[in-house]
Amino acid sequence: MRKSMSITLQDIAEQAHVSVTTASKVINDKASEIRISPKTRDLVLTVAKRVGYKPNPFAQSLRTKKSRSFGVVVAEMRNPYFGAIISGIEQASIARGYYPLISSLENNFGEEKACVEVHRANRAAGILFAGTVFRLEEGILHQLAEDNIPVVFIGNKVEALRIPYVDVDNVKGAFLATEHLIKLGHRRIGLILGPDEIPASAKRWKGYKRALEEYGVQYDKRWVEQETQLRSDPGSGYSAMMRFLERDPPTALCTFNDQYALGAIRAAVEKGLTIPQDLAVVGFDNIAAAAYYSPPLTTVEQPMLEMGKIAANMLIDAIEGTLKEERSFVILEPKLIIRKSCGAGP
Amino acid sequence: MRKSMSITLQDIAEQAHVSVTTASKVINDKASEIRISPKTRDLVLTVAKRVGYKPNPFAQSLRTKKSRSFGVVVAEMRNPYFGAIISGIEQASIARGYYPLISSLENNFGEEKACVEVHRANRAAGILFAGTVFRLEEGILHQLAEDNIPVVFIGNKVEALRIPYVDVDNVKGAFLATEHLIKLGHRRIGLILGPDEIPASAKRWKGYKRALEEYGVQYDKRWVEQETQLRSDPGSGYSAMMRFLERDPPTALCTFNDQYALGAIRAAVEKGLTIPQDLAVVGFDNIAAAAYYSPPLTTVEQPMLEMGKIAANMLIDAIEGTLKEERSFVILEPKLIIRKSCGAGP
DNA sequence: GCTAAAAGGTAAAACGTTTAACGTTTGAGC
DNA sequence: GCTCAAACGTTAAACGTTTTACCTTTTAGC
Repeated sequence: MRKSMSITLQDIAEQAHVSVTTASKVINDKASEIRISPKTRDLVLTVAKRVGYKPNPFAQSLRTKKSRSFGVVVAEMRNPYFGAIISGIEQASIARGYYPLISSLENNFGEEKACVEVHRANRAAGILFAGTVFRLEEGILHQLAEDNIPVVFIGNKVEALRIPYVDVDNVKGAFLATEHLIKLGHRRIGLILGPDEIPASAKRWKGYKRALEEYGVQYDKRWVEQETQLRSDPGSGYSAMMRFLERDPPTALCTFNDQYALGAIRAAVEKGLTIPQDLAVVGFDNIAAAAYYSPPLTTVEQPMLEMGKIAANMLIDAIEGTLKEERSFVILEPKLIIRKSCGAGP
Repeated sequence: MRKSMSITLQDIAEQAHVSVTTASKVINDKASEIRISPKTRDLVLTVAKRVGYKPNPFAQSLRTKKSRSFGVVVAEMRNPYFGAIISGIEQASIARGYYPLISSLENNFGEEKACVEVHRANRAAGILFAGTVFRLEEGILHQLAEDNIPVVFIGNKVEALRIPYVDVDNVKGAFLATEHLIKLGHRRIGLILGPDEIPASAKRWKGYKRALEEYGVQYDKRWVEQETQLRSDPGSGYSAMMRFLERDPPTALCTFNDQYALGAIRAAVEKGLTIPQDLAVVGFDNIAAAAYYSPPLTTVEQPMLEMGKIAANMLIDAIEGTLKEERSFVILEPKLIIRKSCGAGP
């Protein structure tokens, strides 16, 4: 008597009085060259349903040498930005019968290699990187390419190699934020950037400068503060803002993300400033909490869930060998969400 | 010529001039009944290292009928509370050679069944539930028990069944928060609870009542607001607080979690109240952002990373059949973190 | 020197699939 | 009535491990 053992093709075959091969063919519905009569087909399917057959993924993967899992390497799980992205990845991949193995660096950048090792040991069919920093670019990525393991980046295009990515238009996002502040009359607009290692920093800077230029506002490096720490929490925004406050503070501020904005606001309030009267603030990302900050945060929305879904679909396409070059580089539109923190919102 | 195919025991065996069996034995280091000479042992290990052997987990699982992955079902990925827990789970399980398959309900409670189905199809060796709600308790959990798939709960003990769990002491946490507010002189202390389906709600309520009683403060049901929506975002705190404000608002407030607190603070500020002068607020969880709220949030800390690690270790022990009854029910200590939002902090 | 057991190792089967190669039956064409 | 395909299936091997059962060579005991 089989006790809580799983049902196999063998069981189906016996009960339907056909061979295991036939059962396999029916289950996999090789519609192309099938050569199975409708009668046996139905029979097998009925039996399969009745006994609740679930293919054994280990046997499948062993035999076909194809894995249905892929790795996801993310910078920091606690960050709602990555949470939303992972959520998108998960939804899209489950829908296609894949499952993501998620590993987080927790900001120990440099651990990428170890993470990738784990994924490789688990026979991940591909790897998705979100918010990671590739100092070791050559090494790891090259090796993956060589071994035919596709890679997709989220929010972090690697310029050197032609690796598929999905990102938001960072230049435009920063442009929108800056433009908005300029239109509200600000001329002394601060910019708090993330560390250099994050490619988005340079792009946001570019968008900021472009807006100033377009509206004839003088660019001045002293209005730009950059965080050097890689971790992306409110503390970064806080300390950067403090540096501004010790000098000659701006009247408006673009921050690298909503968490930075929270920290920056905190610093400003501590020094007796009022938001938005003394300092208008714009964030980036539009995480769920942003609408409830005091005051509610004006911010540039990134479609994080969407990015996760697109990236997962791209990676799976790549794994299955159907990813087309022209669909490999996706840039999504950011959107300015106006709330009270800039002085203009409802 | 093998092109980017993985190294197998066969390869090692050939190069070391031993049989596959021997290679396998050495690699798995069956120290007990091994019967392999140190010489061959070293030889095999050397070869294995040289060729970079990585066992094929599919073959291993197929043969041993043991899976090294387990499912994690979480209520909401975007929530930093769950993010931290997942992070803990991941660290602990990677360390023990297991990998978690994470799936999120995104607050579609009732989807538990579908999630569990996916995990079962992937042959998860166990399942970890965090923040999920078991209306369907009987069905799913029973089935899992029957099929010998261990389950562990995080932050959500199911009273009916003796299922291992790890949780923070919710009664004590709420007690600490309430006590703190009482000691600061408050008598009209509001309580915003999560929905009934979340067991923590009832426990926090109990701790709140216990503190009032102990300090001789009259308990009054009108100071208790409960959210009915399951999603746990700032909006819940916001609307609950609004209901207080339309009546006769309390002078102090205990909230269900830090996100609720953010929403509640927003609502109060919108109505012209100042925190903490007009309303002292205490949160729960101590997520990273809480220290940067305006004002910084006094809150009850939960050791989320720790909870994730402990739960993962418990589940893995259960999978391996070594989980002892006396280590199956873990309650961790909460800790009051005093900041400015209650009027007492630094 | 003989036997028994220990030591060191191997062959082969099994796990549940997929797939290449091969049978058998049926029916059509003439 | 024969031949040839097509139609419908099947057999058996393979994927990379682990494990059971077995085999050979030492070594120990006397």
